[in-house]
Amino acid sequence: MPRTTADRRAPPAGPGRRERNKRDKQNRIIGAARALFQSQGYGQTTLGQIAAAAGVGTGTLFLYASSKEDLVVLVFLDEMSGVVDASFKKRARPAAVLEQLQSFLHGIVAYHAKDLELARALMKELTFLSNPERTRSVTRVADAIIERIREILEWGVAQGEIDLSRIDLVARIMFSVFYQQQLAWLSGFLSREQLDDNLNAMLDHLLRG
Amino acid sequence: MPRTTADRRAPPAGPGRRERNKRDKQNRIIGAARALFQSQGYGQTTLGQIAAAAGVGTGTLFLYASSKEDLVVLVFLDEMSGVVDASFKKRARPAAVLEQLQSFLHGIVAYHAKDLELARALMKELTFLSNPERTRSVTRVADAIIERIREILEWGVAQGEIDLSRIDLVARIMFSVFYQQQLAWLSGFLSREQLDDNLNAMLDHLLRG
DNA sequence: TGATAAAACTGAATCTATTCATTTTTACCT
DNA sequence: AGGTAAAAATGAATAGATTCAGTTTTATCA
Repeated sequence: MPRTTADRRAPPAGPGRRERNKRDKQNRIIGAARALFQSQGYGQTTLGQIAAAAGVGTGTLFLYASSKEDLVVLVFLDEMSGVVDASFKKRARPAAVLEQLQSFLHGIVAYHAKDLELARALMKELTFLSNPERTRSVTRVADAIIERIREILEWGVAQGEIDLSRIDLVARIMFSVFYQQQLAWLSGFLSREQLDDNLNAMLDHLLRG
Repeated sequence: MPRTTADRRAPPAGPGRRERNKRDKQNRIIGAARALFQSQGYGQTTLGQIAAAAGVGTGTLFLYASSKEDLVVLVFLDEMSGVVDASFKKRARPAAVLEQLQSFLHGIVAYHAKDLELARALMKELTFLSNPERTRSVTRVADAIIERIREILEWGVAQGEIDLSRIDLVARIMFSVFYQQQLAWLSGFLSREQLDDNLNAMLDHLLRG
């Protein structure tokens, strides 16, 4: 059915064709990359495969991510945010502050444990960002974790369970400890059990103020 | 002067020709890599250049390091140990425990600050080791830092300046904090000033037990 | 001393991420 | 509608790390 003059509508208020195409393409790229990373492993997946699966040229990938590593962040950072939220909601409750913290953080660790190679690649790039444009997004996730820790601590103080004066500072220290211990685990310096033990001991000490 | 039968000595007790050659070659490789990394930058230096400068084939490099990243560790890990020792010796003294800790850790930061690109490459590979054979060496450096922190803390306790029950645990927490904050700085999430401020506040809090 | 096997070495070939000159698509204007 | 310039997309070309089949060196032993 050919379009006639009568078909003309008001200029579409929404995103134009160009922007829509870009989003579609980005979604295809992210979807293809996620599927391949998860089914074949990060290292085994080539950009050529991702481009083919997404139906774009290889060069096109670089319009959306600055490198293969950056692509991992593009693909999984949103998911990370979801994991943080979910793990916070699902944390052990009612329970002592220490148990809540452990439960929350272990939820994050459990997510990474499902695919260690991918977790390594993701954390590696999160830690050593190659694309400065991603800084804000990464900071947001880190801040979200710190904020969740802070909420748990405040709850403990309100319950009279613990007595901390500088909650913000303690929350940031706890995040540092969590982050570094998680890296040590992902890099093979610690077993999962050692990670749990260390975190347990360190958080417990920090709670005693 | 041609070698005669009379020249024959007892079988050399020391390393044989094979081992000596290997060491020579490794020294040449390490020297060439260090020189090029420092003069041109890590990213600009190719393995071809290193091999040429060391007078070996490119394939030979992979008999000594498992990758370009691993080569950085091979080249600079020894130096790191020296830096830790030197920084410990040169630390502010006599001074309060907090100042000694700051002085010690800032010495390490100052070393990295001399060449940020190299520091990034080194810390990236230390954190996400690709060559498992290097695990022991890396652990040794980390343990050395923790041990130095512990010594300073013990000195403080002996002086009656601080009152910490679990010194080992606190030392490990401090290392975690230091490590993570240093990564955040190297990755551009923190300025040098923020790094200093954060470390100062966190260490101070940890000292108050 | 010569023969033999193991170890070390080599650099050309391979494999992929990344770049870039060219082409295609889109938005905008008359 | 047609013309134009900017934006997006493309994939062949490039570059550089890594591999590997073949060569050289070293140690060992008859």
